[in-house]
Amino acid sequence: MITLTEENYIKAIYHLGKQGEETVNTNAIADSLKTKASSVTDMLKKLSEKKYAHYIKYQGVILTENGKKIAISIIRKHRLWEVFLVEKLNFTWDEVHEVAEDLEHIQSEKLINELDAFLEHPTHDPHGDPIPDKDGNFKQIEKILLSQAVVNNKYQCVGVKDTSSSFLKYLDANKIALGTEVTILHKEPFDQSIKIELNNNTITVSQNVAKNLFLKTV
Amino acid sequence: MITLTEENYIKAIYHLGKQGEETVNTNAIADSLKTKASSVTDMLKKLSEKKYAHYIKYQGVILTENGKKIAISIIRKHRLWEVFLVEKLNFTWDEVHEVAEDLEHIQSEKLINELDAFLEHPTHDPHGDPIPDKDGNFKQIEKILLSQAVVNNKYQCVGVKDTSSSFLKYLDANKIALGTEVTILHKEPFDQSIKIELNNNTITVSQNVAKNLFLKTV
DNA sequence: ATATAAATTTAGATTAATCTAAATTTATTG
DNA sequence: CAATAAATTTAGATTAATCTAAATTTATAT
Ligand SMILES: [Mn+2]
Ligand SMILES: [Mn+2]
Ligand SMILES: [Mn+2]
Ligand SMILES: [Mn+2]
Repeated sequence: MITLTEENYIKAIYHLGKQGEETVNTNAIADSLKTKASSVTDMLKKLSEKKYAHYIKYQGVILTENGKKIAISIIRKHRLWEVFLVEKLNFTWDEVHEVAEDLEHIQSEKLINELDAFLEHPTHDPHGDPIPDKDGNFKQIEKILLSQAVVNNKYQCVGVKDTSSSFLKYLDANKIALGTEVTILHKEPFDQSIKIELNNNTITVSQNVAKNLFLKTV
Repeated sequence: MITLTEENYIKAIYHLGKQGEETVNTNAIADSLKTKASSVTDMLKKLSEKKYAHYIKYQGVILTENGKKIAISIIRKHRLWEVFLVEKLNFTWDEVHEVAEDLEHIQSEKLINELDAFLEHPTHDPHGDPIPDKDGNFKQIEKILLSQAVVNNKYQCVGVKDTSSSFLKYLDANKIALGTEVTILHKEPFDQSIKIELNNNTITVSQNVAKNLFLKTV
């Protein structure tokens, strides 16, 4: 039996280690889960014991194949619930995260597969992140950060890196949504701010914004 | 902060004590939650401490007004999720209970009220039990057990007392669903079995069945 | 290469929930 | 109404998850 806490650690290790590819440090996990390094050490021993991860003292941790599968299944649930909340229950994209954080731990194969069908097998969640299918398969669409975009080129918004409520509300206020098309007008060398055109309007966004908005070429 | 375990105890006390009206014994709770009496005693002290219940050593426990409110809110969530699973996700009425047992603990006012609206404010769950509204109000429809029905009278099935999978599957197999009309043909004094007519068919059901099927006069 | 800093682990407690076995209280019954 | 039975509580452990403070290991920087 896997506990809710173990699931949260596994998911954190997966995300911090670039989809489970890289080794992750104790402190990184502690920061991410808002817990203490000593608590993390205890849990890493347990995850290792249970064969969810390979852990070497002082060297870091990486998920096993099984651990990766579990992580992907939790992420699938998290993102499907987010779609449900936005599409069916009138949640905004900045409201879904906390609730999905709990819903992702509900254990029922049938529940999640029926939810997937009910939502008509969505491929991306409200933040543009891909949703793994029943077998754990998914592909990242190729995307770049606005900060890496080229002047005069045209792009489409396809995702956010920061999913904090404040950033998402900023985007809402500036009418930047997934699917919105943007043209790069000017990149200011002084402060890395970027002038863009969208919805027949011209706005300037800070470097901070530019580093958290994903685009694809169109 | 209320824990999942506290919520399960509060719900059990509510149900065992006729909607929180009567005092409940330690052993009854232990049986209902499949735990030991000594564990129950510990939790009753805690619930009392937290003002969710009045507990007197050796005398039993009863919910406070606040405890009752919490119980009703959990039951509301449980039943709304059951409706969702059956109406939207193709669950059968014998499959919903365990999942709802977990979903009922998800904490989000918005989630449950939007779910309620999405389901168009259902008044009863798949087993015929009433769903409390946002303010905790609900009314039991007047219903009797099939075992108390009168020969020659006509009734409509409106609920089940036993919600076990085996009983619900028995009802399915015999085409007895909520809404089905039944006429009482004969009550056998020897074994309390009852001959009934439904769907233009005549069947005989055992006392055990008769004591777990709710009817209303039509 | 040695000292200092940073990261990590260990030691020892704490809290929630559970259990078994023993002690106590309440109920039943001859 | 005593004595036996049943119900309940207490005592003492255990497991999961967490914490603080101390010890240890690894990294960095003269
Ligand atoms: Mn979570
Ligand atoms: Mn998301
Ligand atoms: Mn429950
Ligand atoms: Mn029900």
